[in-house]
Amino acid sequence: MQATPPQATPSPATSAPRAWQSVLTHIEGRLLAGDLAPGDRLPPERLLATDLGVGRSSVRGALRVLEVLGLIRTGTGSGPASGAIVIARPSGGMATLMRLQVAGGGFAVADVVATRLVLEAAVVTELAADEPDQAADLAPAAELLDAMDLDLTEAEFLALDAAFHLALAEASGNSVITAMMSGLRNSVERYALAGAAFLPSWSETSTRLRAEHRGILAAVENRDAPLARTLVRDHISGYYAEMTPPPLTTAPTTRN
Amino acid sequence: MQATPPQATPSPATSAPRAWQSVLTHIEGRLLAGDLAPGDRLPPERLLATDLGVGRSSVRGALRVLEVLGLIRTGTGSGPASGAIVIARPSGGMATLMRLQVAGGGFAVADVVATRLVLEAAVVTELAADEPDQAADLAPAAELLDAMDLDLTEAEFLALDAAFHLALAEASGNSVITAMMSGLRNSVERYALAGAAFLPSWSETSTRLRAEHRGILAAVENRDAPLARTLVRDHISGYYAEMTPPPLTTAPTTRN
DNA sequence: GTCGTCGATGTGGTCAGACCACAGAATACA
DNA sequence: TGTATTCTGTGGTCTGACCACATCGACGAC
Repeated sequence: MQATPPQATPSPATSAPRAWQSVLTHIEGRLLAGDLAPGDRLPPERLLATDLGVGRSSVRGALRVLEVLGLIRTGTGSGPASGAIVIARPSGGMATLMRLQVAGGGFAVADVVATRLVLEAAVVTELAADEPDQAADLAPAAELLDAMDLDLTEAEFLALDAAFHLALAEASGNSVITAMMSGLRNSVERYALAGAAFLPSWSETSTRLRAEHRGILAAVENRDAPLARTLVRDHISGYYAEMTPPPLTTAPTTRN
Repeated sequence: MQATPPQATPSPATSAPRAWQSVLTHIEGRLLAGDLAPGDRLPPERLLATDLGVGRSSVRGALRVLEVLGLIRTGTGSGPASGAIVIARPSGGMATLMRLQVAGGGFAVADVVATRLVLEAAVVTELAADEPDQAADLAPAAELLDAMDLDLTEAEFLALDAAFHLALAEASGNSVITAMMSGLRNSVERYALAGAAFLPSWSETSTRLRAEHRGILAAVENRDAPLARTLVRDHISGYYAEMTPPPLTTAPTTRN
């Protein structure tokens, strides 16, 4: 039915006129044009395939990419939850990207930690700089701190720890930084967890972390940006410095 | 051959035991174990499919994801450049993710610019803090500035502009920040280009930008971190402020 | 009339097989 | 010896067929 030799894809711009990329371009164009927005449903795969003149497998390839990148969510069956639905949730995609890049050596763990430091400092600076009358909502973060006071396993504690930092990022209102923080934290989660086993005393460390969290939140609430920055830096770099000995095997070989 | 009813995938950990995800997990495991490193070639798709007990289409799905995320590069034909080769280049994946998230409304353009500001400031701070005797290599960035002195179209100028900022990030040595900067810049490139057409005077603006670049580089070379930070902030926010009127239609609807 | 059951329908998920294009290697031939 | 041809192995794509699943609607029991 469709182009066997001529390959009618109208976008051989760069170098690889692959079928699934043309589907991706098409959907991106519809997003850009506002024709597709979060909450909308994409056409069924089979319809999209015939409409665009490609095979269903190519459409599926594009949808899979969109799914991994957090752009859509797919569901089987029928009804409102079925089909491919635009969601535009970057966190998952960012986490996958970073996790795999760390696994593949594209990102050194030390760089991930350093970047987290930069972003985290920016977040608390931003939060502390807010006008008090229109302050960001720090309640979710505070609630997480309360939850961390309970008796928890290391994994549970670290999960809440991550959620706390993420809550701060969310409160700052920058979706890009929030997604990045989520991905960064996620990508080194296994290292944080593996390193926890090598700490001299988990109870001491967790007590210290709890206090540091309280301190950071208090500094933000008191609009003391420099203090908040300092505390955040010490908090993060301190934890990773304490547990670095065992893992952290970086492999910055960037051959082709 | 493989499991029709029992679905022998050994990793139904979370919620979605999809075939291509199991392939992805398998490859991620091999990366983590050091069994696969940049430069290595993955097994052929057909072999991988039979080995893992899934269809070739599922293998292809995983490989496509890895390709989009910048983990592998695929090539047809035979010879050393064929097959799927691990490369671990995060820039492309980051750019795709951010571009699509901006298109889908997951990222507001303003947040992208704000994040770029944060990272760019961190980069120059880091560069300025280096010990003079082991200073980062700023030569590539300087060369780009020389190239920008020529008579260029707006698109050419902006491309070199992006390359200059990227060169700074690379000089800082943080691969994560470099990839993020690349992606951020890339995702708003169309806005930067579209906005350039609305500037009162391109020649004036480009002259100013050139001077600002020189200033930033000089501040870094003089180890004046505060100055470099200030200049970078003014440089970026100034440009976007000057051209914001027309585009920048954010759509922060985060339903579903 | 109401409610439960059970098929019809439409969706994504997967598999299998068949081609094609491509690039290098092996072979045949001049 | 050198060139042309064929072979082989790779990813890229299409097609068709299933399956699992979730909803909807018709039908019959009560």
